[in-house]
Amino acid sequence: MEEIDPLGPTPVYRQLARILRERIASGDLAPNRPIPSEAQLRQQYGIARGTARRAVQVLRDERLVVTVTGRGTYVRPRP
Amino acid sequence: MEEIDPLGPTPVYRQLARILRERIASGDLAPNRPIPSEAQLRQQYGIARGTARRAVQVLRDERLVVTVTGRGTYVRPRP
DNA sequence: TACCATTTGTCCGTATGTATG
DNA sequence: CCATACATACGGACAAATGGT
Repeated sequence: MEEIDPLGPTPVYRQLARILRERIASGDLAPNRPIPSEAQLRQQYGIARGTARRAVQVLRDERLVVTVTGRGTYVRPRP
Repeated sequence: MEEIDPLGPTPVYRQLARILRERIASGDLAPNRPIPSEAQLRQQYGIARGTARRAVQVLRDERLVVTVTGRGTYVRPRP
């Protein structure tokens, strides 16, 4: 799994956003399927939940995912 | 029918409580008559049952309705 | 009596939303 | 950025109560 460098010049949340973006582009995270929950991202990448949220927020702003309260965040199908 | 905005700053259960309060005030929901069941509220407003329950709880706290287990929740007559 | 459908009561697990150090 | 806490919301499961068959 792609690693995150907490030191490097790029903010962690941006690194995670890029990783998730690539996982979506590659089909690893498929349309209409949920991406890992914030808790899972936290565990899998060794980051704080707030940082995971921020990364997901980036993808929301890019319209790559849609979030449903109480359910999760899903990969948006291509129109 | 009045809509609920799952986003917006006001919690869904409060929005539903306000809607039901207005339906009672307008007479749409009449004294000694049942309000929609939790299952009906769930369907009609597209929310979870727990959220519907919470809205009804608000009205109970305001003494606007009375709930009978196994029967339903009824609009309280004005004293 | 024994079911049965409906409704409310309760509990659990999971996830997101927000706020504070 | 991290850590914590609490609120809000969804979904499922089962129990208790009610009224009818």
